[in-house]
Amino acid sequence: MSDLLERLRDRGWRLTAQRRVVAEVLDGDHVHYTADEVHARAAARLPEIARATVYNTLSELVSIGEVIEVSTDGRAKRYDPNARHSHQHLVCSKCGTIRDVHPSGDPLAGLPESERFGFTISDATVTYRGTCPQCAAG
Amino acid sequence: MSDLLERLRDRGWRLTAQRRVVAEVLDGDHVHYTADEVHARAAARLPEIARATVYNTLSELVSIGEVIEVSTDGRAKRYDPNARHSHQHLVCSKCGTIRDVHPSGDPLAGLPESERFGFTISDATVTYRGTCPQCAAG
DNA sequence: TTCTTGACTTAGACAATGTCCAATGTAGGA
DNA sequence: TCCTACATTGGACATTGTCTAAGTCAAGAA
Ligand SMILES: [Mn+2]
Ligand SMILES: [Mn+2]
Ligand SMILES: [Zn+2]
Ligand SMILES: [Zn+2]
Repeated sequence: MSDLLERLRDRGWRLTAQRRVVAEVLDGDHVHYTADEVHARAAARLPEIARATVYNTLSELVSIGEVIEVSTDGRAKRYDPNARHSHQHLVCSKCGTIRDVHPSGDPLAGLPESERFGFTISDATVTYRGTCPQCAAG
Repeated sequence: MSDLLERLRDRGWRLTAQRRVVAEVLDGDHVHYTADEVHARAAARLPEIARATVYNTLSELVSIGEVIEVSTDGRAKRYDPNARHSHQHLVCSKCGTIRDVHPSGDPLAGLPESERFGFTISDATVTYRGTCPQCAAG
């Protein structure tokens, strides 16, 4: 993710060791870690990193649009580095696995004007729930 | 909500004063209170009701399908007595107001087989976000 | 009506997640 | 190399939710 580090430098961010390891943890497809999971993985590389620093960095990444927050249940928020391509989520009800999915069509299209209550709607998030192949097999 | 109390009695529930006031609080349209909001409103009628009792009663109502849990943000879960008619939610990004909405079409239809990763999908929840008329005017 | 009993409620400790702050450290420019 | 504004740290605190031991009571039995 030197791409990400490059963009952060362009924004005037100081490139500290802590921000580097958080950026490294948030790399890959279908990555949706909780803040504590990010902290644990970051601490494996930089043991003294503080929880508050991870929370700070994640909030900053979210506020500049490099990472999105995902709330699939009522538990901890998850942090998703796949912010460039709009997508939705498919969640296994049993094991909690989360996959990125790309539905066809405009999700706002299904909501008739009579059901908008005068709101100006900006977006729709869809969460699909089901059972993953592993859980179905077990 | 004597309908609800009747159904609870049929299930063998003991009809305590605490369960009655929780059922009374959970009455109406577009009702989506947090557990603490339910507790505050219940305590206005029955001051000694405990937080744990409200949590217990809400969990039981959810488990028997009389109430739905709604997580629109990463904060507290909300409890929705409109469990008989399937619906989705429209949330104001500024003030948090939540309205029930009824989109047309099957929300699962938009997800192609190639995007299902072998999951057996059981349902989809959609959260529309925007600005409500009051917040737009203010 | 009164009694009995197992289900229900209570208060508070504890857990999980997240926010905030004062003290300390340091990245990057001068 | 030195400065200093920005970043990090550790821990206190807040919010939301869970759990348990002890006390209470709804509803059927007698
Ligand atoms: Mn994702
Ligand atoms: Mn609703
Ligand atoms: Zn699974
Ligand atoms: Zn509003």
